[in-house]
Amino acid sequence: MSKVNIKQLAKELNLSISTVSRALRDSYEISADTKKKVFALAKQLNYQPNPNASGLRGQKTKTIAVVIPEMVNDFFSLVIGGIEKVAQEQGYYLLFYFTHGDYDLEVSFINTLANGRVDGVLLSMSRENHDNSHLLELNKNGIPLVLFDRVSENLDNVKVTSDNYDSAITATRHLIDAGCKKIAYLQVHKNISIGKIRMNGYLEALRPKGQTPLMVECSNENEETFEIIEKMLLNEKPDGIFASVEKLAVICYRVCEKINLRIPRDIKIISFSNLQTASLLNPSLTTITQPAFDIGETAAKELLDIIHKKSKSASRDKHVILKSLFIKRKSTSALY
Amino acid sequence: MSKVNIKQLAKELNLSISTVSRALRDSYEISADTKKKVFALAKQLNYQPNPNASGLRGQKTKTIAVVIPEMVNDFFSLVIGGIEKVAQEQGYYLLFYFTHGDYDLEVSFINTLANGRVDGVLLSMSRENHDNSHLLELNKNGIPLVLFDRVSENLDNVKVTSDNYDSAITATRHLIDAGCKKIAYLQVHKNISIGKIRMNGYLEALRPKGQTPLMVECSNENEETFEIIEKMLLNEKPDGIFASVEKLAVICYRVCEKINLRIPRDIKIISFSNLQTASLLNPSLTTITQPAFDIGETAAKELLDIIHKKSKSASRDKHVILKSLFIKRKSTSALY
DNA sequence: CTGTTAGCGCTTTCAG
DNA sequence: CTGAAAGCGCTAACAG
Repeated sequence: MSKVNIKQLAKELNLSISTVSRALRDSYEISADTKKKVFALAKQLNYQPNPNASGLRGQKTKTIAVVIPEMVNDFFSLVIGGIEKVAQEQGYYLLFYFTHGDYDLEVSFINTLANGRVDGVLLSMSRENHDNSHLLELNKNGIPLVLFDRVSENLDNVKVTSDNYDSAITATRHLIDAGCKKIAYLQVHKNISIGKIRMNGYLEALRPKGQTPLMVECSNENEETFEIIEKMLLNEKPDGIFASVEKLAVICYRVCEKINLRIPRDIKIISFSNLQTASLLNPSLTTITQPAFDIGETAAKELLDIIHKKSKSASRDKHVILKSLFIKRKSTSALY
Repeated sequence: MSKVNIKQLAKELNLSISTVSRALRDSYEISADTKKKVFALAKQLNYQPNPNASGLRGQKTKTIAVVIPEMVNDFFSLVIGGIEKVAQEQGYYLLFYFTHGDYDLEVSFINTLANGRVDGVLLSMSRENHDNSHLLELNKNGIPLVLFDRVSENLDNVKVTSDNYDSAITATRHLIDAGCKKIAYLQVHKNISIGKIRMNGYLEALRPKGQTPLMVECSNENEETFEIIEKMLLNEKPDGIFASVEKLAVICYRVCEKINLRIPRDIKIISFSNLQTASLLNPSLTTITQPAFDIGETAAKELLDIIHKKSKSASRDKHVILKSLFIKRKSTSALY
């Protein structure tokens, strides 16, 4: 147990504690000579300031909380990559909280954060447009909050998302332009707002063409979803599929395989996707890919801007929308 | 700015600070009545103890550091899932550090942790069997450390890995038993110990059969790897492939597609794999899957055991080896 | 340029 | 059963 603190440095150097403290912070009122000596000893003894002490004293922890539904998820791991890049650059630590989509857990995490554990919070909501009082409380406590991906428009905070509505329109039009006359929309979680926004894009693109929408509500269980899709394909015989999440596209692909529908000849599929899992499949699959890394990077930058008071109160309520990528694959081999 | 602290609670209740503190910690020397009043007000005002203050005072932060090479990686996200489960259960916070495989960054992170920021550290090394003095320093400072996945045998710490050697033997024997006469081993990073251990398993399985090993060193660049494998398949004409990481199997599969090798008829492929990305591919692909979640869970439990002093010094140097799963897929449709 | 001192919020002796 | 007071390590007035 050899933790070294300022006091020991001071004693060893015959200086006062405050002089050492100032020297370490490179204060202008300390002589170059003293600084050099202090730095040398600090390095030699591997002095590390106690973060609890400075946090307690200065109300700054150089830590931000990242609250997300889950980790085992391509989208969120990419987002974290972006967050981490910014954090690293600016010397911030990252404290992670996983809500598993549990609203109560989110509330309890956020409450926990109300008292100086972190300098700011990045949050992807577990449940949108529900009771947001825990977040209002956070705002009241002066802890900056930036929302990303799963956001609520009711909150006066910075929000970062991708262009779900526009890209759903693009995706649907792509199928229409490719000659599809009957396009099915595969969805899960129809109650989360991203799902709704994407669905609205799909509906909007369909309307002027006079096509009747074909909404397919899938399940969380792969087997069940497999059956739902199989039944739908056999009964409705759509010639286009728009999958709102990648997993549905993958399952749909398997169903096509089973009932001998050739992609893209008999049926065309387009899908939202994060990593290119779906693109590993055999037929060419066109995907709408969210700029996950960018979302993380942007959200983190916005948060740190607020923390550093670079942005005035005026810009605390804004919605940054990042463009998705439309990736059309001719052949999967093109991957390499 | 309405952060509420013990002092305010005390004033409001006409009690002393210490009484409130004790009540909150449910001390036996406080009357039930007082406790009730304190709890009620604390809840009403959403009192959250300041973690810096208690950390500073009690030398306990209820936080553990997780230091890993990267996040955008199926294996590590699964590991984190396991870590998080245990942390959640025991009320611990998780501070994440990503080294990107950069040894110097690892050193600087670890040094940073030497001073009371966390109660313990979980680490997957960025570089094994190199200079471990930063880790020894951590041990000296009394901060518990548990290594997982990428570990160094030279350190007297708890280590958690999967059975890379044994499962590489199993995998290779599987190909041999399936009639393969010439088995190629695809690898990257031949200098990291896991790669070496797996390779040794491959060599060991081959030896008694008198087969000559065929080592193929791949690249970090997919395109380059594609060409290396293509050339190798054409020149050497192996009838079995053992891919030491999943990505190589996927690329190999693409090469086979290009040069019209049918799997598993013309050539059999087995691969280490974490998520079942490879299994989304068309032919049946047999995989060796690491128990990633278990690794995280086990490592976290071991760490918390040490933190809670449940385990005596005797057990501080042990190596827990978890069994991998051998998954033989007949058909990918079996997924659903 | 350097030292003295107060205090961040909490826990924990020690004293009633 | 409750209160007073010290101190965890650090920073920032204030004072020279």
